[in-house]
Amino acid sequence: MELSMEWEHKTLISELSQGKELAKQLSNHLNPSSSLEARQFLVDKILSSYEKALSLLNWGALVDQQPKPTIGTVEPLHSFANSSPRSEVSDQDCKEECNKDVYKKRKIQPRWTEQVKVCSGTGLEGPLDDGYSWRKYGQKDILGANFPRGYYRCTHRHSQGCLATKQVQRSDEDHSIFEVTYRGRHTCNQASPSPLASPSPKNDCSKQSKYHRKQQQQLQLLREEKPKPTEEISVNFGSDFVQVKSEDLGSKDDIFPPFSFPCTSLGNENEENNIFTESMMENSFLGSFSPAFISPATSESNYFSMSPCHMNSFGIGYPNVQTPESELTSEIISAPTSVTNSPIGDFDISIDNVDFDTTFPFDNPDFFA
DNA sequence: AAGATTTGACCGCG
DNA sequence: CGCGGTCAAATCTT
Repeated sequence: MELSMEWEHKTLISELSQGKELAKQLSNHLNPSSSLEARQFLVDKILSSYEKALSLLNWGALVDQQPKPTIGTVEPLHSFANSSPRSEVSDQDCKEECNKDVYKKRKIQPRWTEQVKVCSGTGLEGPLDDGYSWRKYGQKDILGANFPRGYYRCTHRHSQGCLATKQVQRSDEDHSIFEVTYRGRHTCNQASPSPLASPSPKNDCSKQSKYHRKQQQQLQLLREEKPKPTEEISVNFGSDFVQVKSEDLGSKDDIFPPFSFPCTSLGNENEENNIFTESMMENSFLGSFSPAFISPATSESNYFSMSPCHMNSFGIGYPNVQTPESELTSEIISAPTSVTNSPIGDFDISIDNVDFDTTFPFDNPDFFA
């Protein structure tokens, strides 16, 4: 708790300092020769920093408030002091109080589900990588479900107070579908280097064998536990694309619009290369980015088709806000497998939620491809 | 040794 | 009281 406060304080200072620094940079870009892109980027970064700082300051007070229903605003959803129902608290009274807060908070935290369908020719399927590093903290058999549900929280929960969690459960109906429920948004700065800076996505896709092994193990667990389905899950579609069915648990207006990414790197490399790669989207950039794709126009069933290489990031996205009490309307979003749907158009909408590095390679063709 | 996962136990909500 | 969510000790992995 004290550590959390300390971290909060440091983060606050860091964000404010960053804002100041960025403002300086922006002033240097006020000359006509500077690109609009660069200026816009700096503005967004500054806004992001200040919003983050403000949210830190408001954290405690805002626990009972509804999330703000706008894209691109930082939601003050978490309180470090209450990061866990039971741990990190020694005093019993405080324990109980904190527990209540936790549940309150749990209610107001944004929550959204994605149904991730993995159709891999390799037999390796899984929605387990979305670009953030998760740490499993539990697994539970769910009543009526054939497969256990895995509980994950952000690896940086303790180090950075990031309270994002997710639940992963294999669908009963279609075993190739994983329902991933995200809760809370990432407030952490992912420590790992941004893959976006990498010159070639191929590298990103191919250097993840270790990671994939790990993921495979996790999948194995989710898939094996309840042996009821004797049918093998290996839905082998012989293709490398992945469909993502997205479900927004909250506002019906906030549906992921169709979009797709190309994957230029998968090819027929060995099977370990054929599932999600962390590196592609490791940075929180695209993670927070995906909500930007939200299109109010999309209300019917849709499918995302995206390459395994890119789809990791998909889940991290932060769907515009939703009230916790709102009904879940499962809406499936679809998109043709075309690679022409560039997200760039919506880019600026959510950028202020993003923690990407100022060195983000805007000129990297791989990113906007 | 540090970090991640597993898994039985615990707890609050409905 | 059952269920879902979380904790935390034990265990495994790197």
